[in-house]
Amino acid sequence: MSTSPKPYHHGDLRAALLDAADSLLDAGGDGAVSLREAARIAGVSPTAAYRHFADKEALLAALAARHFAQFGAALGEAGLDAQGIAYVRFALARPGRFRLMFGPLLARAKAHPELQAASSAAFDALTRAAGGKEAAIRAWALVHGLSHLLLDGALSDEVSPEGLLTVPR
Amino acid sequence: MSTSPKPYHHGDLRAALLDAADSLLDAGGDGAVSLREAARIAGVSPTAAYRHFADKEALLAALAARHFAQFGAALGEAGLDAQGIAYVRFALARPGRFRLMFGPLLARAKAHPELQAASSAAFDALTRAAGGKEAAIRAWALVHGLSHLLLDGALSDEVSPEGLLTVPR
DNA sequence: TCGGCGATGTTGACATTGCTCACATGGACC
DNA sequence: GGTCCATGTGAGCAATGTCAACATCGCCGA
Repeated sequence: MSTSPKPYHHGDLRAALLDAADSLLDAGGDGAVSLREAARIAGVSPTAAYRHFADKEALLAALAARHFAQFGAALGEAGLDAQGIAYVRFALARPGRFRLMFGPLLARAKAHPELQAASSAAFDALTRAAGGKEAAIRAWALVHGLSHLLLDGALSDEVSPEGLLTVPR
Repeated sequence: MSTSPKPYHHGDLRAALLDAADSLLDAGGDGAVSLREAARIAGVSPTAAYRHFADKEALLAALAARHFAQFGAALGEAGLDAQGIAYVRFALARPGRFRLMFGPLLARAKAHPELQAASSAAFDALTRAAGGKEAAIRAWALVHGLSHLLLDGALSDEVSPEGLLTVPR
């Protein structure tokens, strides 16, 4: 009742757009995110988004950054094995987010400082958990590859992430 | 001179479209492939493509299948270490193809028998080269993850694939 | 040999998307 | 209380995927 019917100014459109994009991402994957649809969900005109993001890529970058922050925090304090399992779990539970975060966009991170910072922070957590640098990379690559292969259904279904990951002595 | 100026029927449009899509893929990556542009390159009207592919996804699937065949053949006879290095090299040399082949499309392979067959064939080659099944998966995941991380620029530039891959005793 | 039919291409159209430009609105600050 | 600037609106453009109706050709049987 009391909620004003349509305030011209939205309050926090930026966050609203990110939330909308997020739901699209989780629902339909990477390609299902559309600026216009996000605006629609946020109840705002298509062009309003451009007051907050330079273009679609910027929106996606901000979204990815947001998720990297969460991701890094979640991994943060766990041991190496636990991190690995959490990593794969995350990928399988949220394929859209995973692919956005580790997709082609990441290669263009230097154009998006937010993303750059958030992702390196997460990576540092990983590197710290593994001992040396080489070992870290190897462990990370293993887990990352496993995530991708599982996600893409390249592995027969009989494979369990835990099995593969807890053995690797 | 002698080439008829514009035969109504193209000859082998299907292959021509695949070639066109391929060049777009190599040039601009996954997202740069457009049905219309491919048709343009093939010198044909936009809708002609639909005589040969149900939709854009089908085109992409056929393309991926084609590359899987090549890929599998290339890996085919090499030893495990050599395979690993070739794998990573391929990813770095042809990011577009790699991402197409191992991207979200692969997860939808059951909708595209061609792709299904070609990819499993390639995977079998991998599995055969590594000894046991678990070892194969682990090796594959390592190499696959490394490819992705390098591609996405997630690894500091100082890392050399060969270094990571030839040591892992 | 020729006539028709199915495979292949073409035209035209529609909805959707990313993005730009010119304009409207209204809250924060003097 | 008045003004400025961040925020939002609307119309519009080019491009894309896709559909439906129509055109053209070449191969196959009468």
